[in-house]
This record gives sequence, structure tokens and C-alpha cells, in this order.
Amino acid sequence: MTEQKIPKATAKRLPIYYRYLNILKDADKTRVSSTELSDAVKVDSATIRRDFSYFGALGKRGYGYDVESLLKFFKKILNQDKLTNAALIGVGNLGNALLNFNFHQNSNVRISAAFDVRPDLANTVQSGVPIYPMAELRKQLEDQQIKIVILTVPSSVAQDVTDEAIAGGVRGILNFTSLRLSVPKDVRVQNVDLTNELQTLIYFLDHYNDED
Amino acid sequence: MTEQKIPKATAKRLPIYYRYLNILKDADKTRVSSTELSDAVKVDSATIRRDFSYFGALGKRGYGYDVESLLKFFKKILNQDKLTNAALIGVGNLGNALLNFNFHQNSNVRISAAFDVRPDLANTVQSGVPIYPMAELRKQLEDQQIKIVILTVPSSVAQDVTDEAIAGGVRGILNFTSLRLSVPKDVRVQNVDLTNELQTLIYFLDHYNDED
DNA sequence: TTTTTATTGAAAATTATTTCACAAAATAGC
DNA sequence: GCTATTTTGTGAAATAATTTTCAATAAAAA
Ligand SMILES: NC(=O)c1ccc[n+]([C@@H]2O[C@H](COP(=O)([O-])OP(=O)(O)OC[C@H]3O[C@@H](n4cnc5c(N)ncnc54)[C@H](O)[C@@H]3O)[C@@H](O)[C@H]2O)c1
Ligand SMILES: NC(=O)c1ccc[n+]([C@@H]2O[C@H](COP(=O)([O-])OP(=O)(O)OC[C@H]3O[C@@H](n4cnc5c(N)ncnc54)[C@H](O)[C@@H]3O)[C@@H](O)[C@H]2O)c1
Repeated sequence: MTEQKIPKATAKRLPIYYRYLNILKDADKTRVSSTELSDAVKVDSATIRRDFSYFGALGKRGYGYDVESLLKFFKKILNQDKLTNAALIGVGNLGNALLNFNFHQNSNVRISAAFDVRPDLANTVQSGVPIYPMAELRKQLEDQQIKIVILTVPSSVAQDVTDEAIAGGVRGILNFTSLRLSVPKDVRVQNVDLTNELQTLIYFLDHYNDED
Repeated sequence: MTEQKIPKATAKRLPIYYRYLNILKDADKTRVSSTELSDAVKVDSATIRRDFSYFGALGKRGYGYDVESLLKFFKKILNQDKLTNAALIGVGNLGNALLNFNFHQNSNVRISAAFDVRPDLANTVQSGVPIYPMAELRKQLEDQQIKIVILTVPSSVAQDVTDEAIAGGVRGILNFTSLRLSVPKDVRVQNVDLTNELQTLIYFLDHYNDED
């Protein structure tokens, strides 16, 4: 499955490139240079060239990169040529905002099922997504072959819910809770910790004056 | 302002440590070892010790770290001993979820003002936070001395809104839009790009089987 | 056609971060 | 008080990521 492993730092930048290439395509641009890309995505141009070079020689010297073919390449690499279904667990404040958001607009991901303990939410539909009771979590994940979960439950129940989701076959978790989840090593957790982000921002403001 | 610069990677972990120390304190634990912390926050214990050591010798050999004094230390470092006001711009889907969320519960940050173009939102109060029309952005930021902005407007207007906020004295931006903002070098942007996070998660699942 | 200019790709150098491994110090048990 | 045990703090090594540099090549201009 793994061709040749690219650096994690590079992998995290791929979606950024991908998005900007889509914008270029929509604007009918046919070519782009690493410097131009650099301006738009705020990544050093040498880093961009280095990133791209892990996948082979994608550009042409003296010319730059062809938008169309680069886009096609990244679409495949990022699995954006097929639809990925995800489940959302915890239809509260944040969960609702995510349900309403159309991820499918600029990525080939959609939330195809949601879950919550609240009895009044069970078996309703929010923004076109059916909400199931927690009792059905495992079954639905299995039936729908869902491998990715967005976790927006209270931190206090996050580990339990996670264990259940993994039992249902989940392989990746986008974790919005403040808990650092314990998972088997073949399950990947991506933490999005908004309180942390704010605190980090404050720390940087106080301790790193301008430079970087 | 900058004592001695600690690695950025370390800085990003400080809020994680801080949160867990609060949990320990609430549970009346008086001591903690780097291994125990490691289990909870999923950071290698050697990394934790190294991180702490940038601030001097905070622990005691054969004993570990004193929860209370470590907590007090990090509270100061992270500026959590004083209240930080932030503004939120764009009271839509996501903006509303953030407004409702009580950041103040586990961090000394609160959203003290919100802004939106929608005339029906102007001069109302949501979750205790006054919403102002955009025309007042600059004045309110200046009057309230707000240095931090949470940006949840559509990407298409993100740069314009940013420019205006910076003119109002803002120094840090938590950017939820998909646009990579252009800012003067003394302004810091922390990007939270949820579509990216999902795509990165998918990439890792497809290309990095278990290991790391 | 020749020259100039633009731009990549890759090697090398640099910088940043993590991990190993262990002496030093403190505690805990007896 | 002595010994075994625990656990820190940190040099040194390993690993990861970024940046510099420049030869090679393509395109554009002369
Ligand atoms: N809202 C924010 O802006 C924000 C910001 C930072 C962090 N977070 C984190 O995101 C998570 C969700 O936040 P929120 O504000 O949406 O909270 P919320 O309380 O509004 O929503 C949580 C939802 O989870 C459901 N739930 C509770 N227990 C459950 C269970 N066992 N199984 C399934 N569903 C269950 C609740 O019924 C509720 O609908 C929390 O962990 C919070 O710390 C939220
Ligand atoms: N909602 C999500 O889950 C989600 C997920 C990923 C990214 N995002 C990003 O977050 C941002 C907000 O998303 P959303 O779903 O809340 O959108 P939204 O459309 O629900 O909210 C945007 C708000 O901004 C206001 N607005 C528009 N122009 C403005 C201006 N010039 N000045 C001030 N306010 C203005 C609108 O009135 C609206 O209330 C977008 O950039 C979106 O791409 C959202």
C-alpha cells in the first residue's frame, strides 16, 4: 500500500497544494511556478519543489508545472477521485456546525451518518444526514463500511465512544475533544484542539516577537 | 519579552501539559512522573522531560514533578493568570458553535465581542456576547484592546476582513477559512483547516499502514 | 540561430526535533 | 543509616525537515 514513504510534513501540505490547484484550474490557468504557488499557500518555494519531487519530476525546467496534470496527480494521491464516507458522533454545538458544512464542496468526503445519545435526535435527519441512536453505531459503521469518524462528543465519554467505533471497524478519527485517545497502533487519530490552538497563539504572541 | 527561545514544537505542547495538570490537580494528585504524563498526553516521556528542562529543573529526581508548582509555573508561562479577550468575526455556522462554547472553562480566554455583516444579527447578543456590525470592527477592537481574532467568515472575504482587523490592532488570528492569509510579519496566524485535516487523515490511512 | 531569462530537481548544508541511554540525585524500604 | 529503587536532566546520537545552491533544461527574446 505504501509506495515510498514521504515525510509527514510533506503529507500535511498536500491538501493545501491540492486546494490551490483547484482554484487555478477554475481560473483557467494552465501553468504555475513554485514561486507563484509559494505566494498563495505561504510555503517556501524550495520546500514546494522538494515536496513535489518525492513523487518524481512533475514539472518542466524553465516552465513550471502544468496545472491540469498536477491536479490530476494529486487528486489520485489524495484519494479524491473516489467518495469517502465519514460518520459524525455527537450532534451538539460543534457537531451541528460540521453537519451543516459542505465538506463535499472542496473535498470528496461527506458525512453519511451521524450518531447521538439524545433520544429526541435519534431517527431524525439534519442537513440531509440521518441521525442514529448510539445503539446502532457499530452496526451502521459496519454496514456502511465507514472507516472515518468525526468525534464531537463531550471529552468525558470520548474514550468509550472511540472504543466502540473501533470495534465497528473505524481506522481514522478526527478528534475534537480535549482527550488524547488511546487507540491500537493501526488506528490513526488527528487531533483538532481549539482551546490548545488559542493558547498556542497567545504563547507565540507573547514570546516570539515578529521573527517567525 | 522573549526570555530564551524554546523550540516551537515544545511551545505547541505546553497547553496539552497544562490541561492535564489541571485534571491531576482536580483529582487531588500531588505528584506526577514523566512516564505517567506520557501515558495521558501521548507524548514520549523523554520529550516531556526535555520540554520541561527548557524552563530549568522543575522536577526532583526519584520523585517526579510536583503538580501544584508545575501547574502554577505553566499558568504563568501560558498567560493563563490573566484574562485574554478575543473577538469572533463571522457569526455563521461555525462561528455560532464557537460562541456557544465556553473557552473560559478550561482556558483564560473568552470571546468578548463578535461581528457580522448580516443586519439582523447586528446589536443582538448571542450566548452573552454582543454582536456588532462590521462598520464598528475597527473601533471596537481598538476600544476593547482586543489583540486576537477568531476568523469564521467565508474564505472569499477573509483577506479583506483580516486587513481591517489588523488595522484595528490585532496581533493574532485563529483562521478557520481555507485561505492562507497575507499578514505583516509581526502578526501571527494559526490555521485550523478542517477539510485539510480530513484529507490528511485519509492520506495517512491509505499510505502509512500502522507504523507511526 | 544564438543569447538571455526563467525555472526545476537534486545534492549538500543547515537547522530543528526526537530519542537513547545513563550518571546523578532523591526517595522509599528495611 | 544503608541499600535498592525510582526518576530526573542532559549529552550525544539519530532522525526529520528546511534551506541553500547550482547545474541542467526549457522557453522567450534578440
Ligand atoms: N463547540 C466548540 O466550539 C468547541 C470548541 C473546542 C472544543 N470542543 C469540544 O468538542 C466537543 C463537542 O463540543 P460541543 O460544544 O459540540 O458539545 P455539546 O455538548 O454541544 O455536544 C455534545 C453532543 O454529544 C452528545 N453526546 C453526549 N454523550 C454522548 C455519547 N455517549 N455518545 C454519543 N453522543 C453523546 C450530546 O447529546 C451532544 O449532542 C467537546 O469535547 C468539546 O470539548 C468544542
Ligand atoms: N462550518 C464548518 O464546519 C466549517 C468547516 C471547515 C471550514 N469552514 C470554514 O469556516 C468559515 C465559516 O464557515 P461557516 O460554515 O460558519 O460559514 P457561514 O456561511 O455559515 O458563516 C459565515 C458568516 O460570515 C458572515 N459574513 C459574510 N461576509 C462577511 C464579512 N465581509 N464580514 C463579516 N462577516 C461576514 C456571514 O453573514 C455568516 O454569518 C468558512 O470560511 C468555511 O470555509 C467551516
